[in-house]
Amino acid sequence: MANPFEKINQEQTPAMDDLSVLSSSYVPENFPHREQQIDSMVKSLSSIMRHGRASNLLLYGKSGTGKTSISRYVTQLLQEAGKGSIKVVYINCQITDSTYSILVYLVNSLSERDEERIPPMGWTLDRVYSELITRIGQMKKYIVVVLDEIDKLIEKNGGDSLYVILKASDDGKEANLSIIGITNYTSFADNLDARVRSRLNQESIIFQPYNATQLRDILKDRMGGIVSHTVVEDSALNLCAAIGAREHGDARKAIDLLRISMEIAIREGKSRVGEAEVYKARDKFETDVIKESIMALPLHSKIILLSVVLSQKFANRPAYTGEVYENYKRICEEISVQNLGFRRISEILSDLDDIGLIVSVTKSMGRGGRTRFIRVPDHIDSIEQHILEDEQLSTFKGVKLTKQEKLSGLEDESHQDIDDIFNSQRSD
DNA sequence: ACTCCACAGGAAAATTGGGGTA
DNA sequence: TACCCCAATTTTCCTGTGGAGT
Repeated sequence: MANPFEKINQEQTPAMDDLSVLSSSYVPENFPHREQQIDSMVKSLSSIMRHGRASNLLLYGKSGTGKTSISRYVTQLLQEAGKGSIKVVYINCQITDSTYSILVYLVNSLSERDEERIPPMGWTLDRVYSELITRIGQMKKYIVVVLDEIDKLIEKNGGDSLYVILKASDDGKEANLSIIGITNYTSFADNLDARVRSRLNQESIIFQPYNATQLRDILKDRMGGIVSHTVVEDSALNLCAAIGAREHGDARKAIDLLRISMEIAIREGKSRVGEAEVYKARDKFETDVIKESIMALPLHSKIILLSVVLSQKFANRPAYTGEVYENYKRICEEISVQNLGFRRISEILSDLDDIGLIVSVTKSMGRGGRTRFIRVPDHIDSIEQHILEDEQLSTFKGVKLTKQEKLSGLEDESHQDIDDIFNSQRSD
């Protein structure tokens, strides 16, 4: 029996396409329209090579403006030039987002051997901290810590983490550590504690959004590295650039679109990528983003989202918190899961709103009370599908739903004005 | 002006669970 | 094994609030 994977492999071989240059993890060699930023970074970091201490750097710019790629690129060059005397530690603060986890991560990055690694939990913060100081002292290298999405740290615990890390850079015996912070928000430094700000914000570099022309240059540059039999029409390339430019000058989006368009063309056996493929790619992109964010959700968030979907469908209007909670409890009962309290549900609904999976508006109906009206903006059915793909929800067959028939002050038919509120919200 | 609904959201207590230590 | 420490997650308790009804 032929291996079905082999078959797929053979089917694709004639194309001989290698699109890895367009993948999100690829760090290119050329950064069109970013010469100035690279130059500033190199200048700032070059004092390390003269055995001095580099100033801490802050990189500002919207997503997809090259901050992460360029800092990876520059620090890699630095590491090579340092010939083993420089250690670069890259931390994504969205994932590693507490003082504790960052310190543990740092300590483990400075471990040469596995047995030196410390457990991700259990130690006291003090113990991890002094361990870090010891390691910094022992390490005869200059350490550069890149904190990507550094704003997430402030969001969570108001800058304490940053203070601790900065303190570690001073407490380390030779103080041979500097920090590169990366953030999406220009106002990031304003919210900082003064003692943290002065030390962190020693030098800042701004990454302006790319415009459509610049994005086109970037795409062309990347295309140069592609071995492909697929021809990308200029109009398609321009469209990718234009969509990226509309999204606050997002190069990542433009590149992703180009890659997906090419993948679509290849799969459909076409030799040219035109505007139609780009539009298809944009749709796929959107649904993929939704799917991924749903799959990453914890169980109870999924159940709540399911409850929102079902409540909304059942009542044929946006659902409100009380209803969602009632139906959520029923779903939990159905699948034999202990339900969470009301307060927590309220919080999870806010989270879902932040992610963008639901849209909610708080509205007061006078005596009818004040509540959030919640709606799943798009693709309701596919969202429901994705939720039900969860293993723990596989036993879910459906439940008897409830809806509040008459919310005092709100007739069932008068949800028209609520729709209006949603519509005006979305145009913000 | 005052009431009162049905929540929102802050603060603090309680629970959970990994990991260390005696 | 029993027990302590700690961080993270949830619950409990609470005060606050927009605006229709009175």
